[in-house]
Amino acid sequence: MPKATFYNLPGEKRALIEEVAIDEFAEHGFDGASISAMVSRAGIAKGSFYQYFEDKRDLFMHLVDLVQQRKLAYFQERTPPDPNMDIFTYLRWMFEAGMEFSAVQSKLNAAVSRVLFGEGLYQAEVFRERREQTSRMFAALIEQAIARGDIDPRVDAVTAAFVLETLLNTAGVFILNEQEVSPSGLTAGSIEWLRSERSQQIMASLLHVLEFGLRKIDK
Amino acid sequence: MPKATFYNLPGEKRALIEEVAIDEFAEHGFDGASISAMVSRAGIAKGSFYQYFEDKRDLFMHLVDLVQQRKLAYFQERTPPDPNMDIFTYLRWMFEAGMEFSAVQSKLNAAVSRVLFGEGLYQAEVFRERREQTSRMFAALIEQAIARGDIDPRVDAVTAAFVLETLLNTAGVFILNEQEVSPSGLTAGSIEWLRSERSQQIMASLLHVLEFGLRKIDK
Amino acid sequence: MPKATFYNLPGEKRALIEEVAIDEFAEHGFDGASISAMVSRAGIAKGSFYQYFEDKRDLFMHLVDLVQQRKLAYFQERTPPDPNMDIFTYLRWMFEAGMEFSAVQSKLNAAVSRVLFGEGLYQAEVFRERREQTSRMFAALIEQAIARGDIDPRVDAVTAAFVLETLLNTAGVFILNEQEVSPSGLTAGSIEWLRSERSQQIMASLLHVLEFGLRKIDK
Amino acid sequence: MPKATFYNLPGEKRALIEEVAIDEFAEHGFDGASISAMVSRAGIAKGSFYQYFEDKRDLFMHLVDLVQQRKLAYFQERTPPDPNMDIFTYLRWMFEAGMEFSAVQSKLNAAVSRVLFGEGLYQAEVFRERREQTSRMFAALIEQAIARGDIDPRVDAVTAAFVLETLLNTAGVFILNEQEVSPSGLTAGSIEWLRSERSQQIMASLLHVLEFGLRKIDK
DNA sequence: GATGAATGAGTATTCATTCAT
DNA sequence: GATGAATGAATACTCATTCAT
Repeated sequence: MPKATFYNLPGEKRALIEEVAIDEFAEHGFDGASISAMVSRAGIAKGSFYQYFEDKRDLFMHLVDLVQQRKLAYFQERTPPDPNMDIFTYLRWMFEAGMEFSAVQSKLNAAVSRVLFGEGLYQAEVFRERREQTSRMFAALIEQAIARGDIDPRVDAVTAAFVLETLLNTAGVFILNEQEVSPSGLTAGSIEWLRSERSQQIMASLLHVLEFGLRKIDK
Repeated sequence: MPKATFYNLPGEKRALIEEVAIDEFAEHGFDGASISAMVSRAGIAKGSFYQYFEDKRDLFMHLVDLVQQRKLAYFQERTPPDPNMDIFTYLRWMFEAGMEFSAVQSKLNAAVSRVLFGEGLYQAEVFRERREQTSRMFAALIEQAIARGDIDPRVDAVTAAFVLETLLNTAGVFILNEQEVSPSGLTAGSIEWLRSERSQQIMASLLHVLEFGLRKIDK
Repeated sequence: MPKATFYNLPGEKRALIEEVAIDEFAEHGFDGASISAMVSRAGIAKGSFYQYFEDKRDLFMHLVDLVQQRKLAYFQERTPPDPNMDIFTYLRWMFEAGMEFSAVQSKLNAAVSRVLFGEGLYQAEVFRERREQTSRMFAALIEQAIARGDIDPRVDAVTAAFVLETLLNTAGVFILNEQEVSPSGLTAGSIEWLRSERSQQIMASLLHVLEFGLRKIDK
Repeated sequence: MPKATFYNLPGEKRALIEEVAIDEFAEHGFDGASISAMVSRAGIAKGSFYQYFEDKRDLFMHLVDLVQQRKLAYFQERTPPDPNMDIFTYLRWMFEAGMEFSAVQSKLNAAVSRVLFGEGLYQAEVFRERREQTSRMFAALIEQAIARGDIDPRVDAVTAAFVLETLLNTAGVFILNEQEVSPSGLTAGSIEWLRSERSQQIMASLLHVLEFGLRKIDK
């Protein structure tokens, strides 16, 4: 967790440091990210960095918090779904919001995901707890839907939660990658693409599979 | 591609070097992996490393090849499925083989996946093609199953292929992680765990979701 | 150009670093010069080197500047020649000052010349301009002397400038080498030797050849 | 001196090795030249190199011998000057031959000069003897010319020899550099340039200065 | 609280040379 | 006589972190 000095900084400066860190981690991963590069790009002294953060990991963990906060804020500022709605309607709402967040905050998302999945998935340690927290949240969602009669009671809640989490986490990159990429990358126009017909078709298909599976049902 | 020198090495030495490299990449990722650490653990001279490999990337690419070869071998040595079988029976066979491979070769798997998925740096360049090749393979599988009448023709083939690939890739780690881990990691006894009741339940649930979805169907 | 950090160093430390660098480049040339050797001899940390200089080339360029500054200072602190003097008197003054500079700053001179002349690698790029600047200066001197009637108008100014520059550049080493060298090199007593009769004779002969050529003129 | 094994090599292979070495030393100097690069370009085994030569220096010294031999051969295959000719006529002949040699064998010349002047002039050691040998040859030439009454007896023979040697050695590069260089360097067309009017004018001016000096003589 | 110089272990890679085959 | 694998010290340069000002 960043030190008090960091939070005492003028908001503008704090934002600049965060932005620079996002770029660096997104581009070079955790090990590859250079503190020297960050301080020089942010225009702060090398020593100041250690007055704001314990070390590199501390800064990174702050980005993890950031992504969580912003994602939450993003979800909350959308018209909240009817609490009595069907779980699949809720999932659609969630997928859509998640995709948009991935598109809008793609750098921050990349910075965190890249490390959490790449360097964390197998190595667990610190990030394990945070991941398990998310998993439990999904499991609770599933169990609730089973109780409500939306979801087939024969499916294992933990497994279903895993499927949900995994697809939600990767779908953003998948959909974005389906876009015809310009050589400069896909930063621009992602939101437009997300609202395109093909994009909507993918999302619908994804949710359909989740709801009804792949099996063709004979009438 | 490793140099001829490497292939001329006595099998034992070659295996040692590979093993050491697998450990190093699995633990530290691509950027974090240290050649110095590897040569010292393998007991070879620093200079010798460069007699065997062009550079770090060359060694890593060799591991990518290794995982591919071994996975293929692993699949081929199992009793091949009946070519006329239902796609879902085939998928079960595939998931089981994939899980076992992940369990048996967990370090190698981790070493490669973590870089390929996490440190996307190379993904764009060299690895992209390899990934797209796999994706096309899955898409073809789906289309075939649609043609046979196994899969609902309304699902988008590309999207379904993505779901398949993603779950196949991550399920191994998921199942392994569900095991109560010893502090030393999950290297030992993974196969036994995989054959445990809980493990089989997870796999069955996963395939059930894939086949019928989450939705409870009222009779 | 060295970084500000270098110029902020206490003069003593700065001088030590320069001295060590001069020795290293003089002895091993540009490619052969070892940064490790320099920092260890100067008693500074390897990392500090890069706090002072951009890289090896940056340090070397600083030595080039040094030689230029010191040579200029050396010339300026001598009683300046009468501006109306004959070009040949002026040349004698210049040769003498040049020889003395070579003797006093022989190591620095060697360090820079050896790279500039020998390892033409950089000559083409950065150093070329510096050299051409000197050549133009000599050509202007010649043209002026032609205009004044001192120099035979039939001689090509560019060619004459080349002869002047070349001899001025090499005469120092030549004269110093004519001294009976002690095994330890010629650092000590060079100035005394320069004032010796033999040394003066060589210099006089050199200037005579420049002025009247080798040809014996029959009366 | 190369070992017997080198001289036992088929002439073609020997020539290839020499050619590759010339390129390497010309391009990278002595310290910068890489034996690995040379053997790989020449297509011989690393070990074979050490069966042909003692070490890097040994190979380089062979190039020094080569340049000497070829220069000698070059001079000898030209119509030899009348033994009774005036020294200045002789010098013209010598300059012309020297320039042509520099142009034709520019790579070999560069390879050797670069090291001998750059790394050798100040460091002396091995090359010293070879240089002194040349100097003595020039001194003898001068003394002979003084005896014949061609050269002014007041000039110091050693000094005059130095002037001669220096100008002869550097004039080649000077003249070649006066050519408008193409970006690819001046390898092509050097001989044509050498026969151009401007080139001849430079050479004539150089010899004029050597013979009559710079001083304008009033009639 | 801010600074930025100092540090030395760390990096990937290349080197000339040896020597067993 | 030819080979090319083995070696380990060498290279220039970067790193995260400390600490005196």
